Amino acid sequence: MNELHTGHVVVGMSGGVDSAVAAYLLKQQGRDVVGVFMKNWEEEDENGVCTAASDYEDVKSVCNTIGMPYYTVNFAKEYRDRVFSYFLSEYKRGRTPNPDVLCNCEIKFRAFLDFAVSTGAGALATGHYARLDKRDGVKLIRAVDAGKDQTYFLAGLTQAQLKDAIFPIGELNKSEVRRIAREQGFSNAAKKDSTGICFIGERNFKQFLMQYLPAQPGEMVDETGKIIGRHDGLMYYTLGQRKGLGIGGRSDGTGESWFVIGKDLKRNLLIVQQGEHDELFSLSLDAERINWIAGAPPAGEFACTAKFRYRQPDQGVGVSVNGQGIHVTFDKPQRAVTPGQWVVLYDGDVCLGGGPIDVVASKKPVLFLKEK
RNA sequence: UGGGGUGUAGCCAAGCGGUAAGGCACCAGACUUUGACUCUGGCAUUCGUAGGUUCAAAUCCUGCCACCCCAG
Repeated sequence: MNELHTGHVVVGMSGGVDSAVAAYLLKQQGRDVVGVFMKNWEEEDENGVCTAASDYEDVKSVCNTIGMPYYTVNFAKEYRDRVFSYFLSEYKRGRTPNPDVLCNCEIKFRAFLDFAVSTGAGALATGHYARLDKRDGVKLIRAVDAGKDQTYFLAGLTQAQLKDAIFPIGELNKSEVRRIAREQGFSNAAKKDSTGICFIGERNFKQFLMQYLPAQPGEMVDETGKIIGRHDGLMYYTLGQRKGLGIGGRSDGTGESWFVIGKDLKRNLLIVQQGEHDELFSLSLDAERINWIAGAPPAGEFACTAKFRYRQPDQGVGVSVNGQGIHVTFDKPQRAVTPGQWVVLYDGDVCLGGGPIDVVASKKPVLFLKEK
């Protein structure tokens, strides 16, 4: 136990209940807490609303209730340069990135952490649902509230980034967090949980992407190559997607829904299939760059569990390490494992780390597909 | 312009005298700090059209229109 108790604790406050209660709990422990609100996105949403203003009002209100100082910082440039540019470049490659994982690596636990350190802070706290075990190095542990666990989003962090991090609500259930917020009379006690891309918020995703990535319409074909319809641009769709294809009521069909099963970037084809079949499922994946939270993989080859997307139940897998990357074989075929999304590994409740998925081996490959 | 067939919501499609199934798509909501998936709800006072028969028709009859097929 060597947690710093010197200096103040900077608490990243979003305006939501989680970070509010996190700050409150630290204050109760006698820590010298300072609330800092980050504004990292300057644009209004499609309705002309900028939620950052009202979020900051909640931060002010809560900090006043707790009796702690608060400030605001702006990392919009860093966010654009380090997260959003990557986000767009991934979509251009036909992949489906997870900006929030990167946001934690580059913004919250880099730009923001650097800022906190520069103020003389001894620790950085956030309202993440996750736990840390600092007895021997730092281990990232799942939250007590399994339904809210956010270790998936933190899997890209390193020992250095986690060393002075504090996640005060990792031991609590969401309902307890809400109860504390109500008891303390926080203005945001009943505020709806935020969703959508962190700092950007809920959007009509296709419209949002269209602002940055020009439409390149093409044909939609089925797994045999038969033309089914038109698509608006490959980057607007992701594997396993059903909504937005607009395919309905073919006399030669089965009556089932249609799903995206692949993208042919060379020929600008979106490959779709009626019903969910082997083409949509995969048996293994390769990820070229894995962050091991411990600093190194536990072994060259091992069995563990994994998630291929947030809020997916853990899946049994076998992992073999290849240099910086891994090859992961699935105990059971997995639906719509998607390049660009993160594979995150767990040993029980310990998050081992993860990285973006690069190659997926389909249970039944589409023969004419040319991915690059 | 001889014969046959079909016209039900954006699409596919039940119903064949008793007062419009279902599916796909779409929309909304729920879920959700990525994108998806999923779940729930909504979605034809009206059945190509104009008349007729009947207590009652999308269902029977007639005219017209449209499309399809065969024969020319």
